[in-house]
Amino acid sequence: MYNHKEIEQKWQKRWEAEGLNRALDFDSKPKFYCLDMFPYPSGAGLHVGHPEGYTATDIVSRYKRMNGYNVLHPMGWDAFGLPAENYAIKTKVHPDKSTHENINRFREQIQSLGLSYDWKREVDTSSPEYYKWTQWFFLFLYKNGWAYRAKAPVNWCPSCQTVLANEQVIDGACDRCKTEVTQKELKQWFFKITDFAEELIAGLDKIDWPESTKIMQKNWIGKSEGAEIEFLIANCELRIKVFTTRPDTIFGATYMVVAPEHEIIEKLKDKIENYAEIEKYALMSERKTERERLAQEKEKTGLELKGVKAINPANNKEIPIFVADYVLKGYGTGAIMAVPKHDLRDYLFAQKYNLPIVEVIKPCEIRNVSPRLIRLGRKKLKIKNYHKDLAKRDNLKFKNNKEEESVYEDEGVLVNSGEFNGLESEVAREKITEWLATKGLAKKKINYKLRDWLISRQRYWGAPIPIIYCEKCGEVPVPEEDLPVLLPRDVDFMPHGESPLTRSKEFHKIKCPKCGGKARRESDTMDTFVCSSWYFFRYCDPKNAEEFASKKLLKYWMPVDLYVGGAEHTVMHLLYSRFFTKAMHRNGLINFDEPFLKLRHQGMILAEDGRKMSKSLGNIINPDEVVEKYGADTMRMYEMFMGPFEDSIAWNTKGVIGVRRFLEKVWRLGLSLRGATKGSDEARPPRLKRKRLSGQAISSPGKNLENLLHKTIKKIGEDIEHFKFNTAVASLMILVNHMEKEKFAPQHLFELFLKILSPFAPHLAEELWTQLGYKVGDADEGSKSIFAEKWPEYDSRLALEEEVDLVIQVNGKVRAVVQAKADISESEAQKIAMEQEKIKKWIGDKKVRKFIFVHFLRQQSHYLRHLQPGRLLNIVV
RNA sequence: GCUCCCGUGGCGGAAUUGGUAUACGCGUAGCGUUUAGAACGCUAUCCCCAAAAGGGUUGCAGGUUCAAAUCCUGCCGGGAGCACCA
Repeated sequence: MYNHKEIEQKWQKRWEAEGLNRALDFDSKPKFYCLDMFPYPSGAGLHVGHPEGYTATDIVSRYKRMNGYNVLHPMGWDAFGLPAENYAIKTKVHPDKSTHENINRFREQIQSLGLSYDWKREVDTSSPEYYKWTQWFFLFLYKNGWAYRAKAPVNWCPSCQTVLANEQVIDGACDRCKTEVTQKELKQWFFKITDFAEELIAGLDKIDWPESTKIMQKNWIGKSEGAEIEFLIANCELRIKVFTTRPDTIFGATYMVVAPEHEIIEKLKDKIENYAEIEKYALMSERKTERERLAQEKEKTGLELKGVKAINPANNKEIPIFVADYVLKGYGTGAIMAVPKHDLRDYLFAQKYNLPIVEVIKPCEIRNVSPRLIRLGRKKLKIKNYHKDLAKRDNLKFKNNKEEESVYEDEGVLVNSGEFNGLESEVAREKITEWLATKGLAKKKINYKLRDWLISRQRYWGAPIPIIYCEKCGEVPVPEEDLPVLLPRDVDFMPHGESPLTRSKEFHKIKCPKCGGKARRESDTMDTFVCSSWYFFRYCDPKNAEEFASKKLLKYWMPVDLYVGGAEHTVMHLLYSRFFTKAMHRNGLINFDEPFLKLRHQGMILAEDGRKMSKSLGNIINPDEVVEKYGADTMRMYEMFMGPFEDSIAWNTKGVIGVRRFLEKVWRLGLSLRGATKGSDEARPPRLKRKRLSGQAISSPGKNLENLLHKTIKKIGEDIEHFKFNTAVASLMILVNHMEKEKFAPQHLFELFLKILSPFAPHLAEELWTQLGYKVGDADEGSKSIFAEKWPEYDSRLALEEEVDLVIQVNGKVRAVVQAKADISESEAQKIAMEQEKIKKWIGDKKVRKFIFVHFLRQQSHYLRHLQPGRLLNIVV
C-alpha cells in the first residue's frame, strides 16, 4: 500500500515552490498555449466532471513540457453571474463574499489534483482589475460602431427579472431558471455580431474543431441565399419587401403574409377595412409566449387585410394580403410571398382559408436509368422520390389524397411560369431574379438567422456598462481614463425589473464627463458571456495595468493551441469569443483572427445509475472523497480510463478500484526494484506464455519487454496527441502486467516507463523516480524532477517484432495461425501456408485461384497490430 | 420537421486508411495464499448449435469485396442541437 495522501501533498507543495509550472514570457523554446474553459465557481464546489477536462489538458501540458515546449497552462474564475446573486437574495450574503469563498474552495480542490497550472496567472472576472478591461472592450466595440443601443422585442425572464440573449433561451424557457420567457419591447445594448456572420462561417474551415461543433455554429448562423423581391400594393405607392430562397416559384405566389408587427399594417391603416380586428389579432399574438406559439405550430391562424391587394410582380395578378403569426418579424423582411403548392406551411394555411394553389414546379422525371444513378442524381439535384414523398405526407397530414393538391417542396422544372417554363429550378432562380431586377423589383440577398447579441442585463453581479446619459449630450461613453466603472457595494440587489444599480444614488446621479451637466449612468450590467469572451487574452499578461494585454505578449502566446471544455458552450461562449477576436483583428489590434486552433469537448460524467448527477437524486459523486480515499493519481487516471474522452459515461466505483490496483502494482514493482537492481539476471523470469497460440517460443523475456516498452512509448505519445487517453492507460496496464509477470524489469527500462507514466500519475511517478535514486544533485539544491526529464524517444527498430503471427485464411476464413519472421516474403508465406496440414485439408483438391498477402507493418497505428504485428495470407480457391 | 452523431460480451469499452472481433478494466466462477476476512496471485469467462471436427455472431435486412464492426442502400432503436428561418 502506498500512502497517496502523504506523497501527493508533498509533491504538490514542492512543484509549486520550485515553480515547475511557470510559463516563461518570451522564452526561446516553442510555445504551447493549453487552455481549459474556466469554471463558474458555484456554491456546490467542484464536480467530478471538471477534472476530466483538466486532467486531459494537464497530461498534454506535462507531455509538451517534456518535449521541450514552453507551456502556458493557466486557470481562473468566471466569477460574475446570476447564481451568486440569487444566493445573495436568499441569504443576504453579498455576492462578492460568497463568490470569493467559492473561488477559494475551487482552487483548493483543483490544487489537490496535482494539476500543473501556473497559479501566478490566475484571473477573476469579478475583480475591478479585470472588469476594467471588460468595460474597455465595450468601449472598443462602441467606438467601432459594433455596440449600439436599440429598441427591440427582447426575451424577458419574469423570474430572473432580466432580458436574455437569444442563445440563452432554451425551448422557450430561461436557460438558468427554466421559467417561460416572454417578449418585451425594450431599449437595450447590442453587439453587432451579425456584421461578422460571413467571417464566422468562413473561419471554421481553418480550425481543428469537432465537426459537429462546426456544423452547429454554421446552423446557428443560418446562412441562406436568395432574393429580396418587392410586391407593389394596388392603388397605392407602398410596397412590401419579401425575402425568398425560391424566386423560381414566384409564379405560384397566390397570396402574401406579413408578420403581426409589420409596419405596413400601421401605414395602411386607412385602407384596411377590418383594421380593428387586425389590431386585436396582433395584440393577441404578441401576448403569446414562445411555448404557446410552438404548441400551435401546426395550426395556422391569420386574417386577411381587407380592402388592400398586392400585385405579384411576375404575372401582375392581384393577390390578397394576410397577417399571420407563422411569419416572424425578426427574420428576413417580416413578410413572405406564399407559394402553397411548394411550401407546406403556406399549403396548410391556403387550405384553411381556401386560397388558390398553383403548381409551378414539376419534379424531374428520371427514366431508363439505374437506381444507383437516381441516387446520385438525387444527391446532386436534391430531387427526392416524388411519389413516395407524397404517400408519406398524405398519410400523415392530409385527408385529401389527390396528388395534384399536395405539396412538392423540392426542385424541378418550371411550369405555369410564362417564358420561364421548362427551366430547371436552379437556373430559373437566377433568371427570374435578373428579370425582376431589371424592373427594379428584386435583388440577390443573403440572410442570416444570427441576431445581434443582446448584452444588457438588469442585474447586479456583473460588469457595469460604461455609458453615461447626459441631459444635453445624450449617450456619452465613459472616458477610458475613468475606467473601471466600479460596481457599488452598498446596494439592495433584490431584482425589481430595473437594475439594482438604479438604487445607488452615488452611482446613478453624476456629472456628464463632456459638459459637466446633469447626467446618469447606465444602470445595467453586461451579460457574463462578455467577461468570458476575452479571458484567454488576459492570461498572456494578467497583471498589466496599462492594457488588457501587451501586444508583444499576445503575439508570443496567442492563439490558443489547445482548448478543452464541455460541449454546452458550442454556440454561446465559443461563438462570442470568435466574434471578439474577429472584431479585434479587423481593427488591427491583433494579427490572428481565430482564438482557438484546436478544440476538444469532454463528455459528461453521469452518476452510477446512468442518470445525470443531481442534488435531488442524491447521486452526486464528490471529487474530494475520491481524492481522499483513492488519491489524486487514481482519480485522474480513472477519469481518463473510463472511455473515449468525448463520450458521456457513468461513474463506476469498482472501476476506480481497478485503477488504484494498477497503481499499487506499479508501486510494488518500483519498490522491489529499489534493492534488487544488482544481479538481476539471477532472477530469471519465467517464459511468457502465448495466450492464444501454441506457437514456438518467442525471443528472450527481457528482449520481449524491451520491445513492448518501445511500442508503448510510441503508442502513449500518439494517443496523447489524438486525445485517446483511455487506450493510453490500457497500454500502460499491459506493459505493467508484463513487467509483473516477468517479476523484474531492468532499471533502465523501468526509468523509461516512469517517464511515460508521469503525465497520467504525476505524484506516484515523481515519488518512485526519487526513491529509485534517479534524482540528480543534492536534495538541498533541489532534486531533479522527472518533469524536467526529456520525453523518451522510442527506438523504431525495437518497436518492431522479430517474429509475428502469420494468419492464413482460406476464402476469407481464418484456418491457421503460425509464427513467422517479421520480414517474411510473400512467396515464403505461400510456401509455409501450403505446408500446413490444416490448410491442405481446407484446400483439398480445389484449385488455388489467387493469394492475397497483407503487410500489417505498413499500418502501424492500428492498435491490435501494434502489440501483435502480423501478416495475413488469404488463399482463394 | 431540419441538421448531426451513435448501436460491439453480464457492464465501461478496444479494433473504423476494409485484413486474426471482443485489447484493457469491471463483474462472475474455480483454485492458491491467509486463523478469518480484506488484499494479492493463478486459471477460466461472447453466445448458440455440435461428441468432435467445425459452424454462427458487432441493432435488423440486403449489397459491394478475395476479405465488412468498418464502405453503400433501406429499416429499427437511442442521443444531441436547431426549430413556423420563407
